[in-house]
Amino acid sequence: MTLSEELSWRGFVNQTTFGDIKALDKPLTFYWGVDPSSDSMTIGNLALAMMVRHFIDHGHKAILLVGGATGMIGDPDGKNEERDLKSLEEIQKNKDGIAAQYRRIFAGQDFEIVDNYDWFKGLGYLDFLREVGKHFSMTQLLDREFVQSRIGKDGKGISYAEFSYSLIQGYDFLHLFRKKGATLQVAGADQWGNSIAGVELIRKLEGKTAHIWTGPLVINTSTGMKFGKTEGGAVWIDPNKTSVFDFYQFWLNVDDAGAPQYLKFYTLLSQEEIKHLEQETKQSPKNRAAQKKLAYEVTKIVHGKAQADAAKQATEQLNGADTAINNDMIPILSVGQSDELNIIKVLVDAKLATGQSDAKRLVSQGGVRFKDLKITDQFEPIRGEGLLQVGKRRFLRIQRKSD
RNA sequence: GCUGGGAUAGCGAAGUGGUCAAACGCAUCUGACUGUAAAUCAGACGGCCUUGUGCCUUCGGGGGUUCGACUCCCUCUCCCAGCACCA
Repeated sequence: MTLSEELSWRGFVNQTTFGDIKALDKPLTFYWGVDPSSDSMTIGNLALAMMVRHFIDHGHKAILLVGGATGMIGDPDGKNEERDLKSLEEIQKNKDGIAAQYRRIFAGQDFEIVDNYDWFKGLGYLDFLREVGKHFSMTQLLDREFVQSRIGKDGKGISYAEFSYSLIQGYDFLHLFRKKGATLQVAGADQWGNSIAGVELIRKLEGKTAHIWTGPLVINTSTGMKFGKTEGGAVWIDPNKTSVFDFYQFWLNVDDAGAPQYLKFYTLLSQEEIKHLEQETKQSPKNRAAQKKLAYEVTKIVHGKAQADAAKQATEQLNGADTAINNDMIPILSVGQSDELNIIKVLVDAKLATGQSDAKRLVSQGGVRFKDLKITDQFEPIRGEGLLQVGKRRFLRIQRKSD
């Protein structure tokens, strides 16, 4: 199957400068970047990463960019107000985090990591204005949709720095075109405007045609909202921000309607396999075949097979009312043999509640269970060991030390 | 720089001297129903405890008036609009 066919059936086609997407079927050099606004990608970035994987698998040369320079400014697109600048230390930490995740997700594949700070740090302001700024029309820059929404009566304002963001990104493309022969930028749907700036620069300065390929914004099909938001905020790739178990659970809980599409985006399963899972889910939805496969596959890609197996096992054991979980997917609280525990304190310490008020609220609303028994009295001490459950899917194992 | 408008909980948005921890909507959490789904319904949603017509901290920052301020006055910061400046 060619790349254009692969991207088509998986639904990765959004907007592109290619007249005919078959142009993708002969290998070229492309780049994709993640903004270091955090030290981890979210599953929003992951969808694009999976798209990039298909490019690499079909023989395209990948340049993966960490936006050290762009991160210093902050992408204003899609934001409704000016953002605080990040410290250099924070950007460095974020860059390191993103680069590490590139290496993990694309392990075994051929790619090169670059940082746009490397070519911006030596570039003077005047040089930049002369070489890049001169080629941008103020009218066009002002006409951009997000600029219009930020200025004017109901806008929250925009600084010159953020306003200029797309010039920086545009220059990235020019630079990578010149130095690395990149003729294609792959990006998320929201990056079209920023990306096109690069295409124009290349046309004006080099007289060459470069291209853009944007992937779709993944939405939750049942709510129409951006996909990947959950109780704790975003779903992160970093297991310290979203535990492997929570990550697995997130996928396990996606809605039926969206599951087939998520399989196409987030796994490397074949068209036949996905079609089969879709059928199975339609026939007996309660088996959640698509969700189970999805959860396992995505967890495997992001966290490795061992972790995926462990998350799957823990989930099965929980479901079978077997509290003797024998892996470390569920956090453990180890206490003395005869300690009497205060449930409120346990919930707060284990971060299962945001504070004491929240913990008490959970108990009074019947959201806390110990060994399958609802805890109704916040003062009742906890004795013995077993599984503590908060809400539907948050758990803590309480164990006694044998002293 | 001048004139006018604005800043309220995660977001949006009421409130214009006391009944305000602050309406309402969204988001979120819990429960019920289910299939660990969706939809629906119910409750919660600043913090703390001795759970009470309880205490503490909040309505951009600081100060003041008042028995009492989210509400009035002064001042600072930031945003928006128009004007001026750049021309």
